[in-house]
Formats: sequence, structure tokens, C-alpha cells
Amino acid sequence: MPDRAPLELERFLPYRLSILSNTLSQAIAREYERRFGLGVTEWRVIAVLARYDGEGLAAREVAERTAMDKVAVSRAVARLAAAGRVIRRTHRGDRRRSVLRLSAKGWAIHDAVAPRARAHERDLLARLDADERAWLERILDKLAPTRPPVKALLTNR
Amino acid sequence: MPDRAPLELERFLPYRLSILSNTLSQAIAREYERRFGLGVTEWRVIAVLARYDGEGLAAREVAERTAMDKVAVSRAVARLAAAGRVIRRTHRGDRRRSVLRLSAKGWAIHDAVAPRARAHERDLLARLDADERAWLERILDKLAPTRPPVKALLTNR
DNA sequence: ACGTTATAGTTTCAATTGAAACCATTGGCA
DNA sequence: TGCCAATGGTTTCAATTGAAACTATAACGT
Repeated sequence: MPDRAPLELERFLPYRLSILSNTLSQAIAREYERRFGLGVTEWRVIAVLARYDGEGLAAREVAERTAMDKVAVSRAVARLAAAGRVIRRTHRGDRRRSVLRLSAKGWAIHDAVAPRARAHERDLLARLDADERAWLERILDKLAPTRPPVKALLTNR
Repeated sequence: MPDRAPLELERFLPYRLSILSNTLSQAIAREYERRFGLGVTEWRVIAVLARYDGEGLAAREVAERTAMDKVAVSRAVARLAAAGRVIRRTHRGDRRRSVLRLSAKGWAIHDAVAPRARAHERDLLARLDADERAWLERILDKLAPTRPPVKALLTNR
């Protein structure tokens, strides 16, 4: 006997999350898209480079921290480098690796975009009360465990 | 003074949701992708057609209920129709509109996929306790309000 | 009834993306 | 030392997607 109980898409968790997620991402993306011609992937690269500045990350590490694959990272970095937003050097000691850093331009973009992104997040969370925020945090941790925030940064440079 | 407090991507809500959402969607999608050569968009179309069967939906209505744009719907429907999975007629009284219905083949796919989708959802929710599930429900309602489930279905056919 | 505007859906063309192949370099090990 | 496998990253080619233009039909206002 076939399962004809129809799937109610709008109550289906993965679907709802997908809608929510796209809505949010797009809302923020539109801003930096328009102002800086920056795609989501590029913004993510900038964000992690800003976060781990000083070290100079390899593309592979950027990939890990952004949940993008290496091809996407390669392309994003290429665009960013072409625009003078990141500086790409070669790792000495391992000439396969790149060493990526934000340029002043890159930092400027970060400094302009980061607060807006945070503001968006704030606005979103403002729709929840304190309890709800706490539970959301907890639930997300269970559903999408955050990977440990990087160990051996010391081995790079 | 620039906002150099780095944006911690992995704690950033929109980012986390995006990761979570992609992980989930992909996990389910891989199954019907492999077994039926079905993309997410096509599956969504099938799901809403199944849900509102009997009425025969117009493409525009499918679009509304799947959060896809009309181009995406058009393409998904084209593929589905070509594969004999949906039947596309013309609305009498308004010959611009299409009237879409699942064929037997389409139903077969729905009946095979729907339970697996639900199982995935169950597995996911099983990682939460009852409290957490209730809060999640509530939080999602606040963040991504479900649109009212269709009024004037009577005007179609 | 007639012209204008709006709606439903499709098509086209360019940009984006994904998968696989590819190049360069390094690490392991016989 | 000299291979061979593994790693970091880029490129290529096809498939997917998005934006805008397009076709057909219907609705509206005069």
C-alpha cells in the first residue's frame, strides 16, 4: 500500500530551512553584491582571511573554513586577487601552497561589510526572545556541529 | 574606527543555516537523484502536485508553493512532462494557463520518495529531544512564517 | 469593439557551477 | 637516489542557472 500521505512541503524541515537560509543569504548578499560586486563565495573568503589574518591561509584552509570546495575557492580567490583585494604569495618551504592575505582594499571591504552582516543577524535574532535565541543556539549545535576552530595554524606561514 | 572585530563565520547564523540546509538537502537529494534521475526542483514539483492533486495546478501556483521562480518551474515541468511523469493540459477558460497533474509514473515516484524524505526528517529530529523539537518549530514559525496554505483553489481547473 | 496593459509560460544568451582532468610539487619508501 | 602516490591548486568542458526578451492569451478602460 503506497504512501500517498502527501508530503507537506511547507512543513517539511529541510525545505523550510532551505527557504529560510536562502532568504537570509540573499538579503545580505544583495547589499555587498551591489556595493562591491562581491559574490557570496568571495565574501566568505574575505571573512575567513580577516579572521585568521597574520597567519596567511592556504587555499585549502580557506576551503575548510568556508565549507566551499577547492574549485570554488580557487575561483573566488582569483577574482579577489585580480581586483587587488587579496594578496597571493607562495608558501616558502612548500611551493604548492598559496599564502593568502587581505590587502588594504580587502580590509576596507571587510570593515564595510562585516557590520552590515552583523546588523542583519541582529535584526533576525531580534524577532526572537531570549529563550528562543538560547534554544536556537543549542539546537543548531546539535544539528550542525561546529567543527573545532583550527588546530595547527602554527605550521603555516 | 573600523570594525575589525572579525566576523566569525562559523557562528554566524545565516552561514550556519546555509551549511545545515545544504547538508540536509543534499543528503536526501542524492537518493532520488541516483534512483530516478530527479533534481530537487523536480522533486518539489512532484511534491506539490501530489499534495494538491485533483485540482490540477497551474505552473504559477506550483511556483508559489515551491518558492521557485517561474523559469525554474517551467524547466522542471518540461523535464517531468517529457519523462511522462506529469501530464500537462491547457486550462479551459484561460488558455494561457497549464493544468498540471501527476501521471501514474509521477505518483509512483512520489510514493517511493516521500517516505524516504520523511525518514530523513525523522532521523534528523531524532537528534533533538521533545523540548528542542517544540522550540524549533516555534522558532521557525517566527523566522520563516509559513504562508497561508492556498485559498482559491476552487477557481482552477 | 479597440487599444493598452497585465498575466502565464517559454526561450534565449550569458554567467555560474560542478566534475573530471590536469600540472606542479612534495612526501614516502624501496 | 629514484619512483610512485598524495597534495595543493588551476583549468577545461558540459550542465545548470538567471535575467531579459519573447509569445500567446486575457483583462481592463474607454
